[in-house]
Amino acid sequence: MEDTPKTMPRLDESLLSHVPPFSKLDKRQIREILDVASVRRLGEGVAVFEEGAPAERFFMLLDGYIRVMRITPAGEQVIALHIPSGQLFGIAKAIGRDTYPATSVTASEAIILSWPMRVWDEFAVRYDGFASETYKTVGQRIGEMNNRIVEMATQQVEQRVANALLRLINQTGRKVEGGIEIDFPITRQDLSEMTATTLHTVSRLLSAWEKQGLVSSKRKRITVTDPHRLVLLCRGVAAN
Amino acid sequence: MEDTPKTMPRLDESLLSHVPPFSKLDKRQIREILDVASVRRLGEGVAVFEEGAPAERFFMLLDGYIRVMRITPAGEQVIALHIPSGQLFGIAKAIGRDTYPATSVTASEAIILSWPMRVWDEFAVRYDGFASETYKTVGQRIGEMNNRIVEMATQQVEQRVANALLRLINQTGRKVEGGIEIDFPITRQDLSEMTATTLHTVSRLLSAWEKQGLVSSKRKRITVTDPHRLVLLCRGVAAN
DNA sequence: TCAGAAGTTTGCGCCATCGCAAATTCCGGT
DNA sequence: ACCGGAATTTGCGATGGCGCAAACTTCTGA
Repeated sequence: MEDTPKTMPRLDESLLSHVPPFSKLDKRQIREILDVASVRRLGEGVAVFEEGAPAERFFMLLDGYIRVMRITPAGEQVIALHIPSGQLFGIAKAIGRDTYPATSVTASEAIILSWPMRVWDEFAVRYDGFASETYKTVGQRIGEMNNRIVEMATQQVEQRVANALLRLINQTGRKVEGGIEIDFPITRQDLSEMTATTLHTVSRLLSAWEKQGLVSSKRKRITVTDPHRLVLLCRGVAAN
Repeated sequence: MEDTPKTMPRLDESLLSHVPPFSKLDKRQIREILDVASVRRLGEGVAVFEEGAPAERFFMLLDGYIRVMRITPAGEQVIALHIPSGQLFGIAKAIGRDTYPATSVTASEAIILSWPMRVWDEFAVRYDGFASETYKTVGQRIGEMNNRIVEMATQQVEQRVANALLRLINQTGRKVEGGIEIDFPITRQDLSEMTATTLHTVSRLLSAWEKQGLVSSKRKRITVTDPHRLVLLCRGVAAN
C-alpha cells in the first residue's frame, strides 16, 4: 500500500461500476454521482471524521484502508473494525443518526470519495439498489460487531488475537512469497486495541507463533505463513 | 410483570399510536396494519425466533421483555441486549438480511405482534416515517453494541456488572419502595452472560454490594437501592 | 407436606494476563 | 553516518477472576 504511492485517480465511471451500491447503475447515472463527489488523497493516520461530529458527509473508500475506532473517557482506544477499499463508510444516515458514532482514521494511504449527506435521500430514491445495498453493508457490520462481542465474551486472548489476524488477512490480505501479508502497516499496539489486550501480550504471542512458523513479522508488518494452523488456534486447539 | 398475568389485549388503535414507527399514522392506517398482524401471548423463556432461521416475520413487543442472545459452538450463551416493550425486533429486513442474526427469547411473559416479512416493503413505502424510524432503532442498537464492545475491552468485571445493572434499570426499571427493581426475572447466570463473566463472580459482587446497601436481591429479582453510588462504581471509583 | 430441581452463596487454589521496567532493534530525518 | 524517537521484546512479580466443589436456600409440583 504505502509502498506504492497513490496518484490521484481520474474520476472515471469504471471506478464505481463494481461497487455494490452502484453496480446496478448505468454510465450516465454513475457520471451524475461522480459529478457531486469530492476526492481526497490522504496519508496514513489521518482522521476522516470524529465520533460525535455532525454527519455532514458520507464516504467511499477507493483505495487503502480505514480504521474505525472509539476512544474512552480515559483515553484508551478501541478499534472496532477495518474497512477495505470499495466500501461506503460514515453512512450515519443509513442508521438514522445525525452524528458519526465512531472515529475513522486512515490505516494506510487512502483515496476517498465523499458526498454531502443531503444527497443521500436523493441517491436512495433515484438509484435502484443503492439503499438496499447499503443496508446490507450495515447488516454485515452488525454481524461483525456481534461476533466480536461473542468472541470477547467467550474466548481468551490467544484465540482472539488469532481470530483478529485471520480476519485481517481475509479482508485485507495480500499474497506474498511465504504467506499472506496484512496489507497495511499495523503495530502490536493496534492489534492489542482490536483484541482487548496489551501490546506486551500481543508481542509475546507473535514471538511464540513466529518460533512455531505460524507467522513472520517485521516492524509494522505481519505475514501469516500458516493460516491453517492459526485457524486451529482459534478453536482453542493448543499449538504444540 | 409475571406477577400480573397478562390478558390478551384487544387489537385497538391506541396500542400502536405511541410507538415511534407508527406514531405518525392515522387511525385508518393503524387499523390496516393491525389487520395483517398476528398476536401471541408467550410465557417466560419461550423462543420467538432462532439465529440463522429464515426471517419470515418481524415482531413488535407490546408487553414484557425480550432477550436477544447468541450461542457459541461450545454451547455458551452470550446475551446481546434486552428489548423493552414498544419496540420492533427481528427486523432482519432493515439490515438487508434474510436470516435472523441472533436468537430471541422472552425474558418475561410477553405479548407480541408480528407480521409476515413480505409486508415490510409495503409498510416502508406506504407509511410515512416507518422506514426512517426503524433505521433509528437499528442505529440505537448499533450504538449499544459499540458501547458494549468498548466496555468489555476496557473495563473490569465489577464495572461491567455495575453498568449492566444500570442499563437494565434505565431500560426496564420499575420504582418500588426502597429502590428501582429490574422488571423481569433475572438470574446471576443471566447477568454473567451479559457481562462476560461467571455466575460466581456476579454472585460475589451482588453480595458485596448488598452489604454496602447498593442493591438488594432475592432469587431472580434485583433491586438497585442506590443508583448513584453504582454510577461511581462504573467509573472505576472503589466503593466507600 | 415432602422431594427434587433450580438458583445462590462461599471457600480455596490456580493461572492467564496485566503492569511495570529495562534492554534492544529499527527507521526516518538531518 | 549518526541521532533520536518509535516499535518491539522479554523478564518478573502481582492479581483479578476463573474453575471446582460443597453447602445452603428457595421454589415447584406431586
